[in-house]
Amino acid sequence: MLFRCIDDISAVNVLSEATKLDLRKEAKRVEIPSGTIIFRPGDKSSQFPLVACGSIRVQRVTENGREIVLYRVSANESCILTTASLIAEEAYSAEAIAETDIVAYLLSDRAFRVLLDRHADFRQLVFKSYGHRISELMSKVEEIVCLSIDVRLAQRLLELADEKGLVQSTQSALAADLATAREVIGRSLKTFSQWEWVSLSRGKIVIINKLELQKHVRENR
Amino acid sequence: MLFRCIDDISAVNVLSEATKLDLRKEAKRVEIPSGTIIFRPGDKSSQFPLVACGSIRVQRVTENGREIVLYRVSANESCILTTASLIAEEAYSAEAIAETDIVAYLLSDRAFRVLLDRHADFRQLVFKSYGHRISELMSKVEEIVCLSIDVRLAQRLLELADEKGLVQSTQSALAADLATAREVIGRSLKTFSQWEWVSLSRGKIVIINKLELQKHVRENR
DNA sequence: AAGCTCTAAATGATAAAGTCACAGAACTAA
DNA sequence: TTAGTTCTGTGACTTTATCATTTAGAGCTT
Repeated sequence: MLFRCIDDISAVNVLSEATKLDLRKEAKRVEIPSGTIIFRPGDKSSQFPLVACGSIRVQRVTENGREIVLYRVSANESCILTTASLIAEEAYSAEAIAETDIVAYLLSDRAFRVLLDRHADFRQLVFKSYGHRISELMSKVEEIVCLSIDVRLAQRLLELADEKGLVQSTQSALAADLATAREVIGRSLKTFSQWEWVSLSRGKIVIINKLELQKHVRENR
Repeated sequence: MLFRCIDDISAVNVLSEATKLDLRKEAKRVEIPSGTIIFRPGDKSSQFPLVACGSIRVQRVTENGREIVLYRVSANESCILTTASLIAEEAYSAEAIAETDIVAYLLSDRAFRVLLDRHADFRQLVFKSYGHRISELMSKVEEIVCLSIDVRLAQRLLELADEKGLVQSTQSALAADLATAREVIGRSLKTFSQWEWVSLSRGKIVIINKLELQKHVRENR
């Protein structure tokens, strides 16, 4: 997929012609290289982003330097925090980093408001995005509180693995994802590797017994 | 404050005359007694509530019966989850309980959509409410992960106390608030009471050294 | 007032998770 | 090759969470 036009975003494609017309006129296509810091705590938003492809990580960094991933913005999604900031005219309280190369479409503050005023289907899109995020955050709270880390880790590994079972991630990154400490992830991975569910090396984990991992998640959720 | 009219909600009072006119026409005043279950997981929303006074607790109950308070809807606020459900037409994943007697104004599904379509200031109100909730949920995640329970407990006690330092709450309720176990709260309260920061009895806690509690929060946040 | 019932609170024993400090291993670039 | 950086491993210890029971308080009944 090349994403030459905003219509290539499937969430946009289903909108009415009138909305698409305005979007095409107003949205600016941008490419953001992996690793770019998109916003920092305290920044004020002035653009509304709609992601065509790639993934943006939104996280909080605590005073003692610990990172906690709050959510990710992927293809077809808009960044709720930016939106919230745009509308409520408040500053961000989190930071966003491009996890992969990104193709996104930006609307200016003004254009965003105009579209919101004019098109019910566009409003619906934005509201849905909000609702989705809220229920995601609520699930996050519940998972942190209720599930043991080994179950959450197994879950996350299964999500991240490609067809061959390869997970390209460091233990620190997994720890930030699951809002825990690196050492905890390290120890949990060690027991998984002792049970021969995974094999470990620097910067990657390979799942060698997917079935057992899945079973572990099922039985302890 | 008697709340005879929707204009008595200060968040509504600042809206334009045109918006208020529609609100007055469409909104239905309801009184909900304390303890009422307003919605359960799986319910579908069909009304948009705006709270004039009182407090609604929105929580998740896990399979093993543990309660986790996600947020509260108080005076001047609308319930984001209801809104999300209304717009995205998804079912609730949490439950809501009236913590006090409530006066609220309800808009039907249809009226809510009409107001959203017609009035930019009403949209702004709803969006702001969303943004507020999201940043609250993000803070919740951060607090659960980063702060020790004694600091979080001290914080919460200070929030709940009346002028005389009285906190009317059970240990279980505090535990649900802080997303932890009742025993943990009990033990933490016990050390507070040994340090003579609080005095304990069934169903209530009295703060007897507010300054030290505040200091504890400040120094360990 | 004594007995009963319900819910709240206390507590001891363990297990799980998080913190701290440091060491070694694997990549990277000069 | 070497120096610097990032990632990983681990031991010792503290804090939280869980489980099983017990104790205490408050309201009701007779």
